[in-house]
Parts: sequence; C-alpha cells; structure tokens
Amino acid sequence: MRSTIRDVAKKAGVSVATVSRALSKNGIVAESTRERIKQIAKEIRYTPNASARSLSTKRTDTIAVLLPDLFGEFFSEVIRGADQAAQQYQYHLLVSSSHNNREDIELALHAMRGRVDGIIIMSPHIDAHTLESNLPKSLPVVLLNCSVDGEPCDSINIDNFQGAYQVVHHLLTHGHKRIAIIKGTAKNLDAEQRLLGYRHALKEGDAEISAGLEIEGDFTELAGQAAVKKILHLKPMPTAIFASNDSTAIGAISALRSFGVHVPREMAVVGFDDIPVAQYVRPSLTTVRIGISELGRAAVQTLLDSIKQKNMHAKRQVVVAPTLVVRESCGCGLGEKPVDD
Amino acid sequence: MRSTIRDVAKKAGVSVATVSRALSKNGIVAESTRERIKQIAKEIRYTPNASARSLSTKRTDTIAVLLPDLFGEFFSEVIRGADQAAQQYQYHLLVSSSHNNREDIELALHAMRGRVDGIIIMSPHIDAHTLESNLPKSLPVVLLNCSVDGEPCDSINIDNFQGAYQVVHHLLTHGHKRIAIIKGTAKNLDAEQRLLGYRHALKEGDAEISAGLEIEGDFTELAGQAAVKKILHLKPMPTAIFASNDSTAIGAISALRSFGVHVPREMAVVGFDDIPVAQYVRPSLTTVRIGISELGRAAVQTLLDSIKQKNMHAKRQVVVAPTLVVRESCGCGLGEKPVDD
DNA sequence: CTGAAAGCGCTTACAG
DNA sequence: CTGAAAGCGCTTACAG
Repeated sequence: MRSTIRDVAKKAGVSVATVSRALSKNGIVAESTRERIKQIAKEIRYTPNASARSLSTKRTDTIAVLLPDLFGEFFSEVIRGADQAAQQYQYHLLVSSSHNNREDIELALHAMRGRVDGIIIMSPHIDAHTLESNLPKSLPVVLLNCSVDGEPCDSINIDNFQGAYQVVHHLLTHGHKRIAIIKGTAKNLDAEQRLLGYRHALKEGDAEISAGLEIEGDFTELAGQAAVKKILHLKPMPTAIFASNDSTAIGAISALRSFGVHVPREMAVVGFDDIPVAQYVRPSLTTVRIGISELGRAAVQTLLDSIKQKNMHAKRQVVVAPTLVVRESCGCGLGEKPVDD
Repeated sequence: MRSTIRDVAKKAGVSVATVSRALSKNGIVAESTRERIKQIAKEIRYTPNASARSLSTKRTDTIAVLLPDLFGEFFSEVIRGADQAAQQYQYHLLVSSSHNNREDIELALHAMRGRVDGIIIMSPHIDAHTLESNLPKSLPVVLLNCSVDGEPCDSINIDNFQGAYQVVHHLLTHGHKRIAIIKGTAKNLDAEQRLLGYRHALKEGDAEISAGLEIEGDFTELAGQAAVKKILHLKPMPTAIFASNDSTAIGAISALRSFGVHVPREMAVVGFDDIPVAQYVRPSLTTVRIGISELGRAAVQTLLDSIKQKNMHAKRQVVVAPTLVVRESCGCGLGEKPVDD
C-alpha cells in the first residue's frame, strides 16, 4: 500500500491540511512543523497522489506533444528540445505520434482532453474545425509548423519559403541552371512552401521552371532514392537537386553514388532542416538550418506561458527565419573541402 | 466550463452511476439508455475527467519511458516502437530523457510515482538500491538494456557480446589483422559488453589485442571523429575500425574521408545498432542489427503484461540476439557494391 | 437494470 | 499558524 497524506498527518499529529501546506511550496506553516512533516514524509516514503492533486487543483502539470511521425532525427530533436524545457519548468511530457490522417489526430486530441494542461500540435492534418470541435476552447494549444485558418492560435512556423529560396538561390549563384526539386509530402504545408520558395528563386534567376523538374517525394530517404532514378532520366540532366528535407537529400545522395554519379561534382544536392547527422554524412550536407530542438523548446515555453495566462492572452504567431548552412554537397567550394576519393 | 458526468446525468434524467456504466465498456445498462446517454454525451461534448477516474480506479492508463538521452536515431526508434504498442493498447506514453546520472534518474523516478501504471527504464545509472528506494515495490518496471543485481526485474537486453563478436569476426575472416575499437561511454554496460565481444573475437582469431587499439568514445559522432585522429597516428595503422555504435561509425567515416582515407578500401569501418540511416549513408554501414523499434514495442508489451498481472508474475529476462548486416563499409564485397568515386 | 451513497486522496477557502 | 469540512469528478459495491 502506498502511503497517503493521512498517514503522514497521523504520524505527525497534525491535520491533513497542515501536511498539505507543509509539502506545498507556498503553504503557510510554522517552519518547525514543516521540517518535522517533511522528515516524516520522507521516512514513510510518501508521494502525493498526482490524480488526487489534479482533481483538486485542475492542473495536471503535463503537456502533450502530438507528432505526425517519429521517423528520422527531425522529430526526436523536437522532442528533445521540448523535453528539456518541460523538465526545466517541472512539467511532464506526453508524447503521441503517428497521426497521419484527420481521424487519428481527432482521436489523439480526444484522448488528451482532461489529461494535459496544454497541447503542442504538429500535424499537417489539422484544421480550425477539427481543433475547435475536439478541444475545449480554454485549453492552450501551440501549433508547430502547421497553419490553421480562422480563430487565431499560438503558432510557431518556419519560414519555409525564405529557406528554400535561399538555398536554391545559392545554387543559382554558383552556376546551376537546371535544378530539380524532390518535393515533400503532398498537401503538406512545409512541402508546399518550400516548393514555392524554390520556384521563386528559379524565376528570379531566370532558370527553368517546369513540372518535369518537380519530382514527387514524402520527406523520406526512400523517396530521395526513388526520385533520383527519375531525375537521372531527365534530358538534359539537371546539375543540382534541391531535396525538400535532409532525409530526402541523404537518400538522394545514397542513390546517386550507387549509380556512380559523383556528388557534388556531377550533381549538387542540398537539403533542408539541418538535422544533426547532416554534418556527418559525406559529402556533408549544404542545407537550411532551422534549429529543430529550439523549435520544440520554444513551443513548450509558449505553451507554458499560455497556460499561466489561462489562455486569455493575445495569441502570437511566430515565424522563425532559417539560415543557410553551406557544406560540401553543393560543391560551391565554400564549405568544407569535398573529398575527391 | 467543461461538462461533467453530472451534466450528462441531468440531461438524460438518470443517475451519474448509470451514465458511468453506460459509458464504460462493460457496465450493465439497458441498451436503449446506453444509446441515449451516449448521444447526449456527444452532444454536450462530455469527456470523463481522467484524474477523477484515476483516483477512483487507481489506474492512470499511462506508462513512462525514461531515457538517458535523446540524441540520434536510436532513442527515437525506441520511442517510436513504444508509442505504437502503447497506442495499440490505449495507453499513453510519458517520455522523460536526459537522465545521465544517478541523481537525475532518482528525481525522474520520483516524479513518475503515482502518475503512471508502469515504467520502462533505459539508463546506465540504475541499480537495485536506486530502484528499490525510489519506487513502490508494486510498480511494474521493465529494464531496457540495463542490468541490475539482486531482486529480479523484467528486463530486455541485447546480446551485445555476441553482436560485437560477430561483426569483428566478420572483419577477421576477411583478412583484417589489426582492428581498432572506438569504445562506447565509459562504465556503460552496452559499451563494456561490446568491448568484451571485440576482444573475444580477436583472441579467437589470434589478432592483436592491446590497449592502444582501444580508443575512448561516448557513442556520438563527435567521438567517432576524435577517435579517428588518434587511430590515424597508430603505427602500424589498423586496417579496420569497430565503432561501438552507428553514430560513432558515421562520425569516424566522416573524419576518415576528410583526411582523405578511403572507406572501406584503406580503412574498413563497422558499427552497431543498425539505425535507419545506416543504410543510406555512403558507404552504407556494415553493422549489427538489433531491431530498435521492436525493442521499444517489446518493452511496452512486457510492461502491460506485468501491469495486468499486478506485478505478481515471475519476472522474465529476455536477451535479444542481434544479427550481422553486411553492407559496404567493411569492404568485404558481400554487401552492396562500394562506389569507387 | 438503476439509484443513493461511500470513497478515492488531495487542496483550499473559512474560522479561529 | 492550524483544523474541520467541503469539494474536485469519477467508480463501484450494495440495495432494490
């Protein structure tokens, strides 16, 4: 049997109210009784029952992170940042992933109701209606990298357009004229914005824009590999590939090398995200850094802020500017020296 | 205001007890009233308060996963597997990481008490005493990849010794005589067992065993890079490196190529874990596959079983046999053809 | 099949 | 500074 507040009270010869006060940060108790009660609590290994406390206080000290997926380093970096911040503020983190369609996300939202003080949502399949009809209006929500019309919400978004523009512009300034893109998941907001950024850069640089250069993908290594097979059949062949994220770039490079195409000499490849491993693959990836773990951390901080203000604050939409990271895979010679082996 | 069971009862003209029964799977209610109550619950968007329910039932439907770290793909794969299994059985997953010393893990264990129905622990810093003194005896625990003396516990371990032996043996049979190891984190159980497996293979193969060939590391890419600098100064130079995990191997390969050393022609490199990206880096990694997400999934299943049996069952120690995966980085020619670019 | 009531273990006004 | 008591929102024997 776990011991309860009653046991502590009995042993200390005080009321449960006093024990409760002694054990809470800002309860008013005589210092001497507090010490005694703490001592006894330790002796009999008392831990307050979280459910009972939550029922009383209407707080759970827990926040949820809803992810579409858990593949690759991207989402683990998000969790890592979120976990750090949560721990710092003494909150717990409920993680739930694999919500790749509307139904799944609705179920997940539903399951979270009453379990958490707030939710961080990262899902391409969220919309205002889903949100509104599955969550109480009072529950703080932070949208990470997904946009919702209507009712304003706290949100943090990456400037995908700008990031894509930058990295493609970089390729253009280094002489590439024919640049293919391996797109992200269809209908995914990030994917669409990156595509637009790519097109914008091409347009500005007077380079070719054509459907033939825009290859399907889904943000995975496998998609990168598959796309390369198509790209190698294009005539004339592009000299560079913008992969919509680093995983795709890694898959693309893997396939290019299998086909004996040297990267970056015969084909430049750039990615997006700057996942940790991007600097360690060879050639190291030229990519767009978004500081993934900081994103997770910022989401938690925004959420906790919102919780503190009981969700009555003015909602904030933050857009994070990504930065270009030049390494070897673009072949511009500004990054680390590519190894010619 | 969120609606409560009272609101539903009032609107349906029944008692809260009946509502409770109607909304629970196996409560005995007339089918007609159940339908009506369900309908009303939906209308007024009633969700049971999880805390209240937990307080009553003494179940939280939540399990915790404690991780030492969240870097790299290893831990995210563990979470992915665990999350899948948890969702399947309608459990929630509380994730907490960065417990790299005894104090942290004690705090984490403490924080979990009363919040979860069971805990999966993955930490090199756990011992019988810490466990015993921080958790009620009745709380189900599954130890993932960490061993504890004394009181038996459910545990799942990788056969690190065997895995290391296999991959090093593979190098030996392909002609390597001088094989360096980049060790894992000091005092880490996995690291130690892999070292022993490495030595055992060398001994059996009559190859050199020496402290000079055993380089410090900590399971990160950075350690792999640093170790390579030392290895390149060894005389005579080894012809192969056994990196204690894939991240280390990736870091090592990255450094080797920066120094103009061709992998695998001039230096073979093998890893451990078979993280997803291992097949996509070039050269693709020869490594030891342990099915990481399956490990997470198995841990959850074991834990749920233990919860169902109220922790009164005979504890099981499972050892998972890893398998050798031959790819390009060992240069034996059995894997995919290495690209000679 | 249904209801009244006790109880889960806390917190927090309200008195003193 | 401390205690008695109400209340948080459920579930579940116990009666009927």
